Amino acid sequence: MDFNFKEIEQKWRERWEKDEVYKTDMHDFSKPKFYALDMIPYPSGEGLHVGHPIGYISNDIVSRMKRMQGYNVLHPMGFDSFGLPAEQYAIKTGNHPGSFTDHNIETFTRQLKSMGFSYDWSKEIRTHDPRFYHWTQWIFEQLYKDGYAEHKPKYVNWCEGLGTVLANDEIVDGKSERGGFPVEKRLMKQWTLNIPAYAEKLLSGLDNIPEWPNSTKEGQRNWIGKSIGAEVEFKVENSDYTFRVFTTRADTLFGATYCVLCPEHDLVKKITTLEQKNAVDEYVSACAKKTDMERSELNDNKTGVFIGAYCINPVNNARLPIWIGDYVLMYGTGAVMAVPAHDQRDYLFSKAHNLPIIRVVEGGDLEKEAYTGDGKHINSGILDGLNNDEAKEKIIDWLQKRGLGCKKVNYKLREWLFSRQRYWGEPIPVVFLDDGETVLDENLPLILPVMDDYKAKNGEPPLNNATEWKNVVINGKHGVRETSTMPGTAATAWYYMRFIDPHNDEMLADPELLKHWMPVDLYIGGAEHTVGHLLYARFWNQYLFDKGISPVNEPFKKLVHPGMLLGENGEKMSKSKGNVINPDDVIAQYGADVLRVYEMFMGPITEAKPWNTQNIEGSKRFINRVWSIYINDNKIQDAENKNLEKLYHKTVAKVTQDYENLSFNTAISQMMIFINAVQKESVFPREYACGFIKLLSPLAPFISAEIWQQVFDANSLIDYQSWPTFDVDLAKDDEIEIPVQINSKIKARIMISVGENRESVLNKAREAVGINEADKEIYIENKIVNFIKR
RNA sequence: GCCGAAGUGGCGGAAUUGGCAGACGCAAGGGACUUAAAAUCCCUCGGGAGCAAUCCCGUACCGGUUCGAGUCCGGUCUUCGGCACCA
Repeated sequence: MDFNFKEIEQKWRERWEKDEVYKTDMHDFSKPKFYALDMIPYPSGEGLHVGHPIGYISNDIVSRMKRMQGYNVLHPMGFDSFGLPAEQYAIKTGNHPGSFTDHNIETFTRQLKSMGFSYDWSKEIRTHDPRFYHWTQWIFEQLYKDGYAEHKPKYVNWCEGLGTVLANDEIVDGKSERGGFPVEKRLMKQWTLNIPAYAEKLLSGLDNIPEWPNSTKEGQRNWIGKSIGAEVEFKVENSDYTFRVFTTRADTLFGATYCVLCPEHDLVKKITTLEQKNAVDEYVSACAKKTDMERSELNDNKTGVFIGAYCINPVNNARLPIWIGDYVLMYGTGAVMAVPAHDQRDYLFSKAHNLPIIRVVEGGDLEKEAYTGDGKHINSGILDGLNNDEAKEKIIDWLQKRGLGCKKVNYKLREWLFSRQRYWGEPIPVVFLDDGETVLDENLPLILPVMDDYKAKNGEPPLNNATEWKNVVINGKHGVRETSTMPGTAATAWYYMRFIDPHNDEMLADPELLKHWMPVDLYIGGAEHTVGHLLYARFWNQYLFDKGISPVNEPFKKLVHPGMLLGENGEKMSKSKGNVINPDDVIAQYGADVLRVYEMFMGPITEAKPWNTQNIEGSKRFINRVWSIYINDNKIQDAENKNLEKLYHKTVAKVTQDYENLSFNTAISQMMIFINAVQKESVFPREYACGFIKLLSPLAPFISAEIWQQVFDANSLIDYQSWPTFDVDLAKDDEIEIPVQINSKIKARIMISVGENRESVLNKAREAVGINEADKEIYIENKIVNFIKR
């Protein structure tokens, strides 16, 4: 007989909410703490899809187990509720984006509750709530006061389609991540945060978080992009101008045949000769119009223009022509020395523009390509005969002694572009006074004004139209507010601290509580945040740690990325492909417990895997089987059953360990094995029945709560029971069957027991395979040795 | 191109430190119950040979180490994810 899961689920949802079962007492320090955090979702209009819950279910299982193991667990949820779709909706409908957002949050909340997550909803965060963004603004002000926030002209990624600037991590293949609009370089005055000042700390900090995926740490290392090399100064011929180049191959200085500046380099205007001026101007303006997409498409076709001027190679006084080319980026010094013999880009450029190639390292075939490997140096004066590393050291030393260059470390990590020309974000609490002074508005929170029209006009941010809000008198002086807002990644760079003390209006969070609850013990969310959110969060935490506000230098102890859930056809789920599964439909048909079991049983959570509606049947059968064993069959008795003893202890051991390791598919497999075995028995000892339902409860909380009440104790909740224990010895076998192999072929099988001596095992083996084989050497694997010794 | 992860039946996937490959589940086939169906229960289920006990092959491909390799080493191919002119 099936059971009415709808009734049961509703009953327990109401009970959990009414009794505040999952509310965390933050001041209870008597128990060890466990902070389990999900990356909070953006409340989109579409609602949750079945991919979201994979991470949420995993974290919920761990949270529920930890509670039963005696931890004080913080398991909160919130919404990253500022963002573009709400703003676009507002423009279209004229409604306030807040109402759209609130409506979506309601849908998300209903969906999350329907899945039985044990969140402490009293600590919910909405990043668009002024009581929250008060402190986002406050952190910005601290950064400003400490000199980490600057307002200055910068070449930025301007997206005409969205009417705003974008950060590097918001651009995919030269187009905006949202909307797919083209992006171009523009010089604009923008707010930036000096994250490069933290490059070294963010890099070395990665060594202190062993429980992060390797791929994520590597991704951040590459994004930070540390390279060690040298800066070398070149004089411009017949002038007082000099420029510096950054190189990781100072050993090839004697092979430099020209230099290239990036088109935006300051010196270009100053040293271009009259004859070349037209060609240079044309090239520079053509580059400015190119989108990132167009620039990267050019890959092998290296364009450039000679600017007419020459510079002097400091090591041999060679006269080198100066070119500009857009393959040189505004990275490092924005200028490179070109060594076509030993750098492939320079090689291609020199071929395209007929520039000379001078070999200074032996090896490779310069007819085909540049040689970048190690080798003996030639044509290099004092470096002749040395290999790459020796030559680098010697030449840098030589340059340093003459003041012509020095050792230098460079990072690819750029400043964090912190302003967006959007309405639906945190206002930046800065006022530009009429007298030219820039001051902070310390009267926080600075509330985002309600407007009649959210459309941007004349390329200015929408807030520019909020005349009343914009014009202020501060310290008796008139000024105008900053009308850009903060990027979406601002709130999520620190929200994990706010969950610890979400209603505090005096400060970001109580230091005593932060000290007890930080860091996050288990953080689950998508791998797409590797170089965006996760790096910004580490940056703000590190900054706040240095200020004594955050008690830890790394905010997330263990990090797990759920794999992508693909559609039934193996493709990415998307509306346009029509393969999206709505969790509401699955819950209506099968119930939340079955959805949870199925999503966890599909495979390892970190792997991408396709949805398969047919496979849900297996999870449904398992849940039904559990129900009928506990409720319909009459086999739970205060009695013993030796047949189940070992399996029970094994199951407790394996499930506990697997939950801890987030290996839910194998935990479920073990529980299925146990339930299948129970089904074959006529007596299900009460002790085992009680223990098993506790194991099941983090995974399938509704049915477990109901069974607990009906079968074990109507007056208590399963959530308050302690986690089952197991007997280590009983969880192990006393007797196992092992194969006897000769030349790696299995010849016989024998049974061996714990405590059996080595000679007896050998005799059995000899006997089993026959006397002729007996004098051959017999290996006993360690596993067996350990087994009989036990 | 660089970095990272992975490749096991018809399918999703198991397999502590190298030690019985394919746990568990889905699908499929057969059977029981039923007037019938659903549900449930039982059996079979990597490929090949054989009446059979049994034997041979098999974890992307090629080679190596080892008594023994899905697992370790070297090379190749493929897929996915990230970065991409970073000097």
